[in-house]
Amino acid sequence: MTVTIKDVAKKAGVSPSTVSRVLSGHPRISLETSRKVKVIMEEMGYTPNMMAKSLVSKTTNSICIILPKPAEELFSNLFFMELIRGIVTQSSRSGYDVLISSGANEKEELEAVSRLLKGRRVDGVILLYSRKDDAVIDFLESGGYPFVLVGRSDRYEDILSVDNDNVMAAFDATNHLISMGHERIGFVSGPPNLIVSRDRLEGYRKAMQNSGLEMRAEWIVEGEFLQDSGYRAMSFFMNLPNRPTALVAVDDMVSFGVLRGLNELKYKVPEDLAIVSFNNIPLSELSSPPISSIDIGIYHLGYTASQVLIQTIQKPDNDSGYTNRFVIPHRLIVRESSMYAPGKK
Amino acid sequence: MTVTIKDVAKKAGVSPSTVSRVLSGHPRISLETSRKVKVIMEEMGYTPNMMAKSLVSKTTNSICIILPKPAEELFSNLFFMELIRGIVTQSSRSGYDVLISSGANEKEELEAVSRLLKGRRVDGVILLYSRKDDAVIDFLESGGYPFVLVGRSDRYEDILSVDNDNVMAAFDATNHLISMGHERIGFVSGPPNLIVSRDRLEGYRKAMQNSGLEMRAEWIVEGEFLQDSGYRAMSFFMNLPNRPTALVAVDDMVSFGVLRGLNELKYKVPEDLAIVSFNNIPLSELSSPPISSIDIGIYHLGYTASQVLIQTIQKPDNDSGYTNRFVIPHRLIVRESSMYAPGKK
DNA sequence: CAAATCCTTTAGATTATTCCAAAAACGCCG
DNA sequence: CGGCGTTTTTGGAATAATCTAAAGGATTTG
Repeated sequence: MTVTIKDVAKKAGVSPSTVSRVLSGHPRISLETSRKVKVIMEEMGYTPNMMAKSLVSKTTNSICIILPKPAEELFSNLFFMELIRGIVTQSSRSGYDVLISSGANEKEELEAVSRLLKGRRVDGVILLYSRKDDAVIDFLESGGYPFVLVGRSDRYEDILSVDNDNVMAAFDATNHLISMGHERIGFVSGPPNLIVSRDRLEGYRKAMQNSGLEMRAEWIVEGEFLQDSGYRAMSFFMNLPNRPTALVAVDDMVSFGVLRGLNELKYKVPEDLAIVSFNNIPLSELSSPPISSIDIGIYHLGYTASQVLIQTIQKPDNDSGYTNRFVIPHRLIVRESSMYAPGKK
Repeated sequence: MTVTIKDVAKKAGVSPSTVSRVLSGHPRISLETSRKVKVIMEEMGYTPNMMAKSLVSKTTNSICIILPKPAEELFSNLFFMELIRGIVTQSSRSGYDVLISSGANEKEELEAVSRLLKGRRVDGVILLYSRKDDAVIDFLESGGYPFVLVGRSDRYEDILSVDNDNVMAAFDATNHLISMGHERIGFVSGPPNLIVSRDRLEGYRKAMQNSGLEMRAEWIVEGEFLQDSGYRAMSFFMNLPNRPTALVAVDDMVSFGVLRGLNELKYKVPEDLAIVSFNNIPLSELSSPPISSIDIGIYHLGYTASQVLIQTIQKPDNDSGYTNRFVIPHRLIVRESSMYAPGKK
C-alpha cells in the first residue's frame, strides 16, 4: 500500500541506503543519483515513515508541553494559548512536532511524562510554570531528560528556564507612575505563594525606595489574578484617609475590577487614580479607558522555550557556558489609564 | 541502557513474545506467568518503546489538531484553548496523545498534514473551523484518512463534523427577548462569508417571523467579532427614529462594544437596550451589567470531536448508521443584560 | 597493474508484534 | 495406566521501515 524506501530504491535502481543518503543529504552521494532518486520519490509520493526512523535513530523530533491542571481563568487560557502559539511556531521551524499533554493530578502527570519520555515518544519537555511539582522535575532531572521550565522555581536554581524579569518589570511600571509625578502609589498583589507575585512586589518596593518615596503597609493589598480582587482593593484604597493617586496591579484582570469599581463610584481614571498593570492581555487596550500594561512577551516566552529546549536536545553537552536562565524582555505600553500628571495638593 | 522487552524476557526466563502478550492482556497466558512478568517489568522499570510498537502495529495512538493561521483575536484564543482542553482531556482518557500543528499558510499546512499522516505519525486529524481549505480536506478524503471537522462546511455535506446548531441557538436567543416582551429587536451580525454569521442571522429571522414581529432591514447590521462593531452598531441603532429595545449580537465581544457605547451616552442596560449575545466567554459574567449569552459548549465541542475521531480510527467501517454531523447543545445563560420587561410605550 | 578515490550495496541493528508450530497439560477411553 | 485427541500455554521466527557501519565494486590515477 504505502510507498517505502525499498519501493523507491527498486524503482530508481539503487539500494535503500542510497535513498536514505539522498534523504539525509549525505555528502558522499553523486549529484546525478541524488537528483534521479528525488524525482522518483516525488513521483511515487514517498514520505518517510517516522516511526521506523525514530526507532533506529532513537530520536523523535517532537517535544511535549505539559499543561498544568485545568485552569479555567481567563488569563490562564489566554496565556497558554499564546505560549502554545509561540512554541508551535518555533518548533515547526526547527522541524519538531509538538505534543500537548496534561493530567488530572500530579500523579497522572508524572505517569504521562514518564510514558512519553521513557517510551521514546518525545525528545524533551516544556514545563509550564513552577508548581512545586518536585515529582515531575525530579524525574526529569534524574533521568537526564532535556526539559525547560517556563517560569521559575525557587528550589531549583540551575534548571534550564525561560522567564521574565518580574522584579525589573514592576520596577519599570512603578517608575513610570513616579515619573508622571505620583508619590502615593498603591500595589495590588497576587497570591503570596506565587513567585510572580513576590517578584513584582519586590520591584514595586525597589522603585519606591529608589525614589525615596514613602511606603505604607496599607497601600499594599493581596489578592488574586481576578477582577474581584481589584474591586475590593479599589474600595479599600479609596476609603483611606490619605489615599494613593495611582496603583500598580499584578494583572490586567485586577485592573478591570478596579476600573469597574471606580466607574460605579463616579471616579475618573486616570485623574482620580492612575493605573498600570501586567500581562497586556488583548482586552487592556479595549477597556475604557485603555489600561497601561507591561507586555511580558508571552509568545516570545514560548518561542524561546522551544528554541532552548531543541538546542539542548541536539547538543546535550553544551552548557551554553553562561546561564540556564533566559530572560524575555518586557515593555511598558502606556495607555490612557496612566496618562495624567497629578498636581500637588 | 534502556530496558527492552528482551531484557524483561530474559530476566523472567520467558520469551519476548510472552512478555508482549502479558503487556497486551492476551487471554491465553497463565495467571502465574503473567504475574511473574509484571513484577519483573515493575522491578526493571520497563516502559514499552512506542516507536517500535507503532512501527509494527501501524497505529500511533495519537491524533493531531490543525490550528488555523495565527488568530490573534481574543475570542479565537479563548476558543482554541478551550477546545484544546476538551480534546486533550478526552484523548488522554482514550489513551491517545495529541499533537498540535499549524502552518503559516495553506501550503505549509497541507505539507504538515501530509507528512504527519503519510509518515504514520498520527492516526487522525481534527480540523478547526471550515475555512474553504479544499486542499487539506481533499487530501484527507482522497487518502481515506480519519478526520473530523469542528464547525461546518457548505461544500462537504457528508463529512464527519462536530458543530452547534447555530440557527437554533439564535432562535432561542431571540425568543428569549421576545418572551420578555420586546418587539423591536436588532441584530448585529458577523462577517457574511462565515457560516456562523449566516446561521445565526437565519435563526434570528425565524424567531421574528415565528412571532409575527416586524423585521426591518435597518435593524440588521453587519460587523466583525470585535468590540468596534458593537460600538458602531450601537450608535447606529440608537439614532434610529423607532429604535430597537433589544438586540442580539453574534459575539460577546460585540456586546462589550455596545455596552461601552451605551455607557458613554448614559443609556442604561437593560432598561434602554436589552442585550443577548453568543459564546459566553468568561468575561461575559464579569462586565457591568453581566451579559446574557448563549453558551456553545466549546469544551464539549472539543471533547466530542476527539471522541468521534478516535471512534472512527478504531472502527473505520462503522458509519454509525445515522449521521456524520454531531450537534453540541447550546444553552442560554440569562444575566442582567436582558432581565427587563419593557412596558408598552 | 596496483593504489587511491569515490560511490553504492549488503548486512545487521533498532524494538515489539504476530503467526505458526511446539510443548505441556488435560481428559477420556479402552 | 498408556495412548490419543484437545486445549492451553509458550517459544521461535518473520516482519515492520529505516539507519549505520563495514564491505564491495567501479573508475580513475600513478
